[in-house]
Amino acid sequence: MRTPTIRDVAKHAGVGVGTVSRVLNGSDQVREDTRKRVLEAINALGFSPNSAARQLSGGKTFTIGVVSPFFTFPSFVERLAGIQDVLDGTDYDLTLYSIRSTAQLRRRLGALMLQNRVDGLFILALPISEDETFSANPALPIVVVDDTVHVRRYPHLLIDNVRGGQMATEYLLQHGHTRLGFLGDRVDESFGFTSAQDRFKGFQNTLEAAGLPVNMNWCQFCLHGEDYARDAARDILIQPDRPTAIFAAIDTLAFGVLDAASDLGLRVPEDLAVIGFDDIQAAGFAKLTTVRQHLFQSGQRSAELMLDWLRTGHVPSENWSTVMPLEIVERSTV
Amino acid sequence: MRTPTIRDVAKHAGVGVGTVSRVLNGSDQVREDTRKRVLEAINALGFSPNSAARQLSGGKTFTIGVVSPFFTFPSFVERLAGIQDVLDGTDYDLTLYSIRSTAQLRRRLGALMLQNRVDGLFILALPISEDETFSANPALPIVVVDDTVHVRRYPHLLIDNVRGGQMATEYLLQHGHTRLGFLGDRVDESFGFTSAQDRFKGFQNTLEAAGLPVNMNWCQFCLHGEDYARDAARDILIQPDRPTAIFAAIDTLAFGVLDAASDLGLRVPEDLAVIGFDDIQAAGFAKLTTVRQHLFQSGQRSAELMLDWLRTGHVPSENWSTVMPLEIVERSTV
DNA sequence: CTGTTAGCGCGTTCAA
DNA sequence: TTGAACGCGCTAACAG
Repeated sequence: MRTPTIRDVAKHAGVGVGTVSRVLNGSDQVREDTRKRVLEAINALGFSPNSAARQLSGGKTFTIGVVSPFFTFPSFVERLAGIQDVLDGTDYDLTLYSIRSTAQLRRRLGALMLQNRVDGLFILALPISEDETFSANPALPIVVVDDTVHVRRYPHLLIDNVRGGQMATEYLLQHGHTRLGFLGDRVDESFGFTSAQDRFKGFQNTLEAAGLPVNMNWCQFCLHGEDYARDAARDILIQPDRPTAIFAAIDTLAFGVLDAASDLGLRVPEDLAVIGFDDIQAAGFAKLTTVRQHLFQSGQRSAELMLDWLRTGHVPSENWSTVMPLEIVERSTV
Repeated sequence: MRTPTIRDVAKHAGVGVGTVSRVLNGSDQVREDTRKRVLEAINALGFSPNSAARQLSGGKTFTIGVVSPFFTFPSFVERLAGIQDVLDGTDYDLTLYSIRSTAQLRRRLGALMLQNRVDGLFILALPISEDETFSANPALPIVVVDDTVHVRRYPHLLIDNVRGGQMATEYLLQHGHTRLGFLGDRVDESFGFTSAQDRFKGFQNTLEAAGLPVNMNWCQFCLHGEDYARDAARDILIQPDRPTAIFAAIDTLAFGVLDAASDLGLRVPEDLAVIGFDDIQAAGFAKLTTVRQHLFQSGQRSAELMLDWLRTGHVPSENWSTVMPLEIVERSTV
């Protein structure tokens, strides 16, 4: 037996399909007893409106997409959780689009903009060409999180990476360190991430402001991953003339630094201080001192922006460009 | 200007809509030059088929849902990544349904079974009533991962938790420990997780087989979360008569044990050995010795089962019930 | 090989 | 207040 359609319900209730539709969509233009009769028919038949048909005639899909690289990176997951958290209370489904290359990004976006698969899109930390997306479909709501390129047309949330780099560096200086190293990531360049670069800039600025030299032998940019970080950190630390503190631009890299320190028999923080960036959950496990960015909250905020846009039908003017706060979390590696 | 439809393309190319549909769907029943003409029209107009319409007429949604609790838990994320990894090469989208309570689970599944929003469903570690789902829609492909209830109607992947508990315990015994503690989780009971219980069973069995007593003062079941685990572990460890090793049934709990040990000035593994379960990525960071279950791979395998089902149209008979392997990962906490 | 036509299930007129 | 009819954009079946 086929799954029942609105027509079956209408027949069963002895009314027209229009009436059933009205009941379904909560119109008040239906007499109470008619409504009841329809509701009963719906129940009796176990009817549930077909989503595709609804989409087709209504023009809405009730799904929102998240376009994100490396969605398994803790920082992305935590943001995703924030998004999910607020969408959970709505009718919107969340669909994941994982991106591995800029070519894939372009293809994906191109298709998504036109196919009407989603009512809106979150774009996480990816270099979109907003002119392209906008001209492809100016009506599609997009919220950009952690923009790697400067975005003008879409509301977006971001952090001040340079400032974050400063904070970490200043914290190290305050703790008496003057010999500072840096470890950043060099993700598959194509994505053009600049966050590590910016944090490094903050690092440099602060040292210079303090009249300290930036020793490039103590600075490395490695591939993303704990093992790479461990090797890179090792290279820094085996030098006879080594730094007493390292700022790792990402928590996962900081773990690599901790590994290397342990490999070399260096005590943390006595022999080597380490500060990370992000404050992912694992940072708590490892008692890593780090710069916290509020990942979960940024997910929530961006979802609220999206819902606003979807509800009102026009892009939110408030919080157009939100800079999320940063703060030092003191644990035991500095 | 409206987004172009298949009809516009047909007109532009001077052919019928049927022909356009055929080239869209890669039928070989089209002369080469006609195909080329259509393709050109498609390009010229920037046409892309509307997904809802395609769903409605074709009866397929090209999206697969993942129904999962706590999707931010590392173990779920890693499995999800495995699923995503194989789906990425296909036309299927992945939609996330996060579940917080059994009531929500029932509602969600009820709707999902009927609304035709998805072509298939992964159900992760959730106690479904397969009679209900099956009678609601016997045709919907479902793959169950980590079933908490015994599943008969659907293909499923699981691990042998009792065996895993044995392995961990034996490993501890082999390393000379005879005073063993246990820490498991007691998740919001409603979900009826039994994995910690089963691992505990393995723990008990092994001790008994070795002629060792199970000291219940050394065994605790706490809420899920590092902080709870830390407190629980502390309670175990402050006893004058404390165990020399603890088996934590989940890696995240093991981190709590490590915290507690560190709080109490106990050296690991000299004063206290700790072994976890899962081998999530953070376990590497923390150098936690643990029982590895292949989370990513189990995601991949389940996705392959799903695709098989979707492609052939009938439930896969091979690997109907797959027991994933377990292994000890030796690091430095035992 | 290709054009035409009939649904797919629902929302939305437009009359009644 | 309600029923009937049309259209959303596409696929599939059927002629030609």
